[in-house]
Amino acid sequence: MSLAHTRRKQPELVRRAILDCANRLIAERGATDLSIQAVADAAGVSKGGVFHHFPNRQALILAMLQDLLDQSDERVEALMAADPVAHGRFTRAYVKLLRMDDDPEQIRTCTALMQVTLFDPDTGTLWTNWLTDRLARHAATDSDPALEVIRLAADGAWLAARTQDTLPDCDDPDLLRNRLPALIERLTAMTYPTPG
Amino acid sequence: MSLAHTRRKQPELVRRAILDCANRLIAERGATDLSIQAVADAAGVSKGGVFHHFPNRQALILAMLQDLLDQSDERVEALMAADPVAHGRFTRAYVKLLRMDDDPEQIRTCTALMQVTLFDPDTGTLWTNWLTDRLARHAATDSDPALEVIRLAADGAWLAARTQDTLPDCDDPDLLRNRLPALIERLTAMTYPTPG
DNA sequence: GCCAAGAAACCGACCGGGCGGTATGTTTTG
DNA sequence: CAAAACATACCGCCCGGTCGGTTTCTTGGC
Repeated sequence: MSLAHTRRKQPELVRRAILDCANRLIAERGATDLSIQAVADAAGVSKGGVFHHFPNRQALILAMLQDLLDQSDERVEALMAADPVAHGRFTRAYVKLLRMDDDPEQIRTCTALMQVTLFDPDTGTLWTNWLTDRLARHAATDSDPALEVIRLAADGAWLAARTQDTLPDCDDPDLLRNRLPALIERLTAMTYPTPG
Repeated sequence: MSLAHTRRKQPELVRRAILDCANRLIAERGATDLSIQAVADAAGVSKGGVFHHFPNRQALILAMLQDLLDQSDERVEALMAADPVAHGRFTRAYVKLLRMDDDPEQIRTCTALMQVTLFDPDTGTLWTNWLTDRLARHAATDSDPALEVIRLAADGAWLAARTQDTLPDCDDPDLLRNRLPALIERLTAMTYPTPG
């Protein structure tokens, strides 16, 4: 706003609004149901306006995923910087990452993007490359096969929890969704070389 | 066929053909893209014919999932019956289950159904109930928290492998997809009380 | 054994609507 | 005044679902 006098309209603000609204929408009904018209309505622009910022539907979705990966990167970097122990440093950050700042909307958005990834090579490539790059970067501290099992367990816990939170509210304490914080603690503890 | 003389036409055969074709179709492009017309064409019936056997699209998808769960049940029962060790018996069967008889089509079908489960309470309930029922049934042998981590790791491995096999063919031996058999061995070995 | 009758199985045309995408016009901005 | 930033109207397509008709089978009375 303060710098807006030297810019065009606020195209980048509109672009952000589109992305944010699209994120909200796919968090509710999944990414495969996302329609451009719905995004346009939610963002207060016309359908043509959306297509002005994103050449097609696929580009919009890829942009959303890229956003998510960038945010994840920041989170991981911050978590790793605050971790004094070398061994398993990245794995611990990765495990903690699945809490997504406990923001339900961000969690569902991530779920929605995973939904399209399961059958779309483009998003799949983006996602896979992100992880393999980081694994290669932190090979010195996180290449232990036991750590891989822990990361996979984190993925599995995430998947199970996400499957469960579509269910009608049930507060069964045995339900994995409700045990997730404890499970994160358990997995984190398993990453240390000589666990206490 | 032998008993067919006392039955109507072959409605149950048509029903099976519809289910099989639908399974093939969702294995290719995902369950969210499934159209009734495509199913009808593939099964050699009309659209009305499909709607005669299934009241709506959702019912068809639920029937496919129920089919998958029934098959999984048989597999698990067989695997458990052949396992002499009590502790972790169900968990071992569960881990082996994710190979899906190494049938790529069945694997993709399962992936497609998971895709809808992420945002649909009906299928989510079906899936969750299946697992919780079996966990309750085998609580005596498989309630160890360490075994839960293993099952979750199996889920995570499955998810990762599924994400990767949309990728254009790459035979990178580091890719989890190509290490899945070894990983299954590793997880299986971890289920025994005093691992060798 | 036969035949009417009714139910089940299935076909095919149709409907309203929403979809992704385009093409063109209008406003805003540098 | 040119180009960017939008709005508006429109196109063709396909979707899930409905409905009435036609064929095929089962049943039951005689």
